[in-house]
Amino acid sequence: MTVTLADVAARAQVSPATVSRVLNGNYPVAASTRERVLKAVDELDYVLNGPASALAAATSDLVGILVNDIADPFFGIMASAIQAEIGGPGGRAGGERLAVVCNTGGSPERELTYLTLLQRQRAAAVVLTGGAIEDAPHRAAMDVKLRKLAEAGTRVVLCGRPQAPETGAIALTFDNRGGGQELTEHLIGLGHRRLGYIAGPQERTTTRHRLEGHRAALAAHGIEEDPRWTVHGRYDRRSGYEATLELLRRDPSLTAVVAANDSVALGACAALRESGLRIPDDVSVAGFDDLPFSIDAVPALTTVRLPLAEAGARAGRIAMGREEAPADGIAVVRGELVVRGSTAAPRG
Amino acid sequence: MTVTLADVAARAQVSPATVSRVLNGNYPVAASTRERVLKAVDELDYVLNGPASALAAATSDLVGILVNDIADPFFGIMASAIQAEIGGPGGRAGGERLAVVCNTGGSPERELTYLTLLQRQRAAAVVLTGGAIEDAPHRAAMDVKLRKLAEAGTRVVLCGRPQAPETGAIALTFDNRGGGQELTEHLIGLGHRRLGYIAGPQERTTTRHRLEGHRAALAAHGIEEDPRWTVHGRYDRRSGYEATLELLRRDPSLTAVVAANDSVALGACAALRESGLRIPDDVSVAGFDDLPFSIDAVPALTTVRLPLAEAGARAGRIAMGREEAPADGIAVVRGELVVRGSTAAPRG
DNA sequence: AACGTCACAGCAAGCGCTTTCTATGTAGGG
DNA sequence: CCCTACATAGAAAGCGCTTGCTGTGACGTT
Repeated sequence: MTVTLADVAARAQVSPATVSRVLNGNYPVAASTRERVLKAVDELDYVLNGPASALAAATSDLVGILVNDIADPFFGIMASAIQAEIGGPGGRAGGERLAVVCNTGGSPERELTYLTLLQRQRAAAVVLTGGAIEDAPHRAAMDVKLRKLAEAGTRVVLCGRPQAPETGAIALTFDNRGGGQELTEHLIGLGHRRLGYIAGPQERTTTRHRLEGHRAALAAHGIEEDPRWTVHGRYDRRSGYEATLELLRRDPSLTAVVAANDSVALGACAALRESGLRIPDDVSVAGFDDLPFSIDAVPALTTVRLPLAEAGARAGRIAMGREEAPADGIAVVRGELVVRGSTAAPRG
Repeated sequence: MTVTLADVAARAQVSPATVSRVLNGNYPVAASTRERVLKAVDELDYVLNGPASALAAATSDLVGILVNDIADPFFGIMASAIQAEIGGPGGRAGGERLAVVCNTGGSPERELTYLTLLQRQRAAAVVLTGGAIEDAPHRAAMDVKLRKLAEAGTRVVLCGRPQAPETGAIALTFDNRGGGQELTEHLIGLGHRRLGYIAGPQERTTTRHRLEGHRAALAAHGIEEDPRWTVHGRYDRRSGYEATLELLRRDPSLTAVVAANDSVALGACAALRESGLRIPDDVSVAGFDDLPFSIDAVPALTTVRLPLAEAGARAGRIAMGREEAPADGIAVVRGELVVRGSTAAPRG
């Protein structure tokens, strides 16, 4: 029913072995033979059976990209850059690889299961993006899994995620702490002394690092932090909206709100505006990531730009073995403070 | 080196067949035996070889989701919803399936190649999202490919894409034309008579349909359209920015700008603002899709809401065979006009 | 008491491809 | 001219799993 290698071989009057070699192009095949085979392939409309060849060759051309939330441009941008480098079709940088993105939805189980699924498929490489979950058992399980993958010959790259020592994974880590610190220092420099902070979900490394940076800045300037000034939430707009209302309730005298990321910041802006406060006149707002829409907020968002696309591209190249991994298996990617209209000095 | 089914069998003192049956759980296996096998699996840390089982069973658990631009939330939201239904891990609605999203970047070749790659993997289902490319040869090639996939037992679902007759694909089509018409009618109702239109890329069905809706509205109200009022561009912010500047250059008397989608509309807003025009006082702006950030624009964007997540979920369910396909293989999904602050009556 | 029924478990034949090893034809080299 | 070398092509042994078919006891039935 379906056309197989053997059919092509028969039609081209050669052995299956020869057809395979033509298709994989690593073994010398006479030009005339090759042509005949290609013609047969074309005529029969033959499509290689992926599983069969993966089984026989003990490798596949699948490359997995794990993201926490595919609907979030933060991940979309990275995934896009990674995929562009993997080649997928079109890249034509050697063998065609099927770059696939897997959406974990931030769930530890799904993260693990996807990894198993990829392991099952004998994926050529896996790129994990975004922050990791800090839960100890999960982390241990992940480490084991990553090590296994690496041992099985799958290249593992972390993009925007802290290093996983002893797993053989290569890490491109974002300097969330440094970025957070710089951002808050900017605010302090403007004269703010009462700053609310809307953090992401508790158990994520990204959340913790950004928050640590924020606190480091406060500490460095001798500002004592009021516990009421920090609220945790999700990395989305809604969460920013609600958290801001909560912050305002707890301490209406805040002059600045620092958000875990740009989406959260947008929600914060909405909440402030609805509360009758002006930005930045009454309250300054800052985000993180510098996603495309941040410049369109009114006023435009002060934020920390993360080179998502560049980091993704690099991760992709490393995954493909087209770029050397950084020494020690880790490279720190810095963010850059981008000051725009949403932050200003507090009113006298 | 790697653990195989046979190893597990040996350890559990059963035949490989039994292990396979325990793992696939379709054939009766005594509880005690099953337990022993599971224990062995666990102890040996066995991971099924995907390619091997796909080869033997002649099907795989891969489900492909094709998107035009993964960095665009429009696709991210749909992909997310689809994936959630596919199960991926976590869904647990039967067999675990590896839902993978493939980024075509809007390129016809990549679209086709991804389809071949998925065909090669003997994917269980494929969901194509977003508008199609109208180029006739490409379309024909796609139709052939889709038909082949369907014939090979892969379920093919189109989400937000026009029907592909005779390919066996099930379509959930967005009513872009109707939405576009309603939107422009809203503007006309407000009193606008000179409306600029920033369209998407020429060759996409989405572009054409939205534009047709727009023109239908104009025609219905006897407004003759000036060819200078339409500019084509990409579906991104940048494009909206540039196109708006161009529109303004061509006819500074426009009182409204209708954009191909929300991102474009945001760019349009930026351009207008920088040109010293106020929204909606001087110029009204409207988008399409109602992506999450649209409500945060200032003023908030009037747009047409497309139930992206719902449509995606439905497509996912159909792909999994968990929901019946619509009669005739096609269902039209309507958008809903959402009026917000960016549109108002033109100044006297 | 003999036999048909079940409920399980095992055998073995592939699934379609890759790849090692071997065979063959041709071209120089001595 | 014969022999070694090289360039190709073929034969065949798997890769690890699924599954139709074939046992084999333990029961329940006449």
